[in-house]
Amino acid sequence: MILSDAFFKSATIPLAKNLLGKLLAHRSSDGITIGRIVETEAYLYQKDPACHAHRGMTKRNKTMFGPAGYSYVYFIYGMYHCFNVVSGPEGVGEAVLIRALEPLKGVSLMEKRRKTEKRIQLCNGPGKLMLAMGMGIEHNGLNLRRGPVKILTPDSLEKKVPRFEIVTTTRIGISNGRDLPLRFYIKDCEYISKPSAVLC
DNA sequence: GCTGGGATCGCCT
DNA sequence: GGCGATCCCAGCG
Repeated sequence: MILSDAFFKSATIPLAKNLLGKLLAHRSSDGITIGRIVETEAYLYQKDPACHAHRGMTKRNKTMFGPAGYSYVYFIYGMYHCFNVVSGPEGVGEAVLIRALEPLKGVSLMEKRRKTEKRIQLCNGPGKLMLAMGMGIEHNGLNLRRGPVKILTPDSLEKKVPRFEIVTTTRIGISNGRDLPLRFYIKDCEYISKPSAVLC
């Protein structure tokens, strides 16, 4: 059900892979929405110029330097938010960006929030999933074991959890660090944001 | 104090 | 495939 402290304390790259297949759940006043995590990216402290924490702690990125298992949400391009799971030891700024979800529960609420009924397009991008889940900057710095935003094991919803293979590629939408193999997604999953990227 | 750019998206051609 | 929307922050002066 709820993931252990140790799960979040693993190194960032294994955590990015282990988050695939897990559930992201949000309980809001409008209702509960849950999606399966199908695409992630790792952002590392060292040798990763694309990481927000690369140049040290600032007001914006300070939750990245907190303990693992908390959320790091930031505002981007003047209109969207992105959701990360803080990883690594306290004092080290690393995180896993959640890039896409497969909608599982509260789909009609997601459709209402996204103003579309195309299921594949509800959560297939970091900005889209924030809108569909009804999350924003107010969900920065939350403990993901306690809610209202939680990460759960898939057996919370399904008895039979499908096995899957993981595909590794370069990350989307960055210039510095573009060649690093730090994006991971579930093979053959139709809910990922973009299939194209350099396979690794 | 200003300025440039950004882990995006949807609509346009 | 290209572009505009739209705003916070980091970096520089």
